[in-house]
Amino acid sequence: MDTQQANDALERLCNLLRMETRAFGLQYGLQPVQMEALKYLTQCNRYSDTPQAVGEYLGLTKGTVSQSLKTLEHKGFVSKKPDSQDKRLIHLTPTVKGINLIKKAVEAKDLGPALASTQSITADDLVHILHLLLRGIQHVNGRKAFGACHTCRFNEQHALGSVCGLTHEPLSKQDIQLLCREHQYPE
Amino acid sequence: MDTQQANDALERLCNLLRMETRAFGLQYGLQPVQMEALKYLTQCNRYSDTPQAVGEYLGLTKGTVSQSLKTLEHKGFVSKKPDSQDKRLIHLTPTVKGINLIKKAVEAKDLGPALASTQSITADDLVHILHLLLRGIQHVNGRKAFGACHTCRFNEQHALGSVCGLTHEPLSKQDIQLLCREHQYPE
DNA sequence: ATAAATTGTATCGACTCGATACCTTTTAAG
DNA sequence: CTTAAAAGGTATCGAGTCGATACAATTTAT
Repeated sequence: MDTQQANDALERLCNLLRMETRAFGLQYGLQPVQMEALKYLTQCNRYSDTPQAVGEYLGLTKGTVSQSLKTLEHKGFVSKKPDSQDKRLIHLTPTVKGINLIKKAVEAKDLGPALASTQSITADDLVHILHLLLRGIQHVNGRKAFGACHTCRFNEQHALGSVCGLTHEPLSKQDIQLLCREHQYPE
Repeated sequence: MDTQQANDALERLCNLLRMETRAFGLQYGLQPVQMEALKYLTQCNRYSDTPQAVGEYLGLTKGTVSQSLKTLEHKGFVSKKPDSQDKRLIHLTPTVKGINLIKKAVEAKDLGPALASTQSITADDLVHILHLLLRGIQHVNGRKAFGACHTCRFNEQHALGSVCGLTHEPLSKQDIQLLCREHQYPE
């Protein structure tokens, strides 16, 4: 079947994106992994901004991630704050410097021009198909989805707004757009 | 616009694929880069099986690639052969062991199950869209396309079969399915 | 109250990667 | 035809990644 062609194209796409990420990060002395960790930290919610969660997101062990985070902190892209309840936890917050860097990176990698030159395919089409594929792959390989709360089966719609069914905490409109390590799609 | 959502989804997809590649390669003591280089060598044509071409494909310098190829050779996945005309060139050929490994890897990463669970999208749809996107990206960032000869503007259809307009050599039916470092899409 | 699990860090060894230098061979220039 | 420049490969160095292991601190389960 043609699933192999699809896989080949996807791999090539990944190689190209990784080249761009590497080239961009090199200008600021950051490795691809560090760029990806920083990007994640700008997108995740308050339950998912720990070293452990970063490791799960990137598929790396906590020990490995710990080092990359140390250099990210040392270079001033991320700051660490201990959790008020659980003294084992460390919350990672991108600094202004870190947020600006990711903004630049996102602009530099904008797919707009590439999509414009294809004409027949819109960004919405692509997003729809990629999300389907993403969900399919995660369903098959059993890894955590890291989706946003508004697509999570634990997200409950109450009169006053959204509430997380796991923590029973209210979620703001911004919250439900963020990635969560406990995310699960509905059945 | 939603091009950013598309980019995010694509990045997540890349992270997941890289995790799988890493986990698979780990079983055989191979790094992700080595897996990718070996995969490429099973797909490229006789003009594109050199260390330099591997470097261009993966976006790495020749010095970097040289080391990865050395370990691939040392572990028996690749064999080196000097070129008969140009004494500077080295041709890289995957061994039987190497070919079998890539076969296993391709089977392990088959998108079939993931696509089956999505229902509404077929492999053909996906291939079509990914190829459009691939071409768009390569057009924008100016990197080499590494497409197959049958989509190349240098490929000429003669009475007896295909001929490469650059080398003026005849190309078999197998040849025109392989990736070439000189590939260029038609205007 | 004690054991087990969880979170994060530190260290070690193998490997990646860019940069630089170097060698050989081919090609271009004169 | 000679010489300079360009191209392909390799070797080496330093910074960084990554898995594995060990360890400390805290939380949870028993």
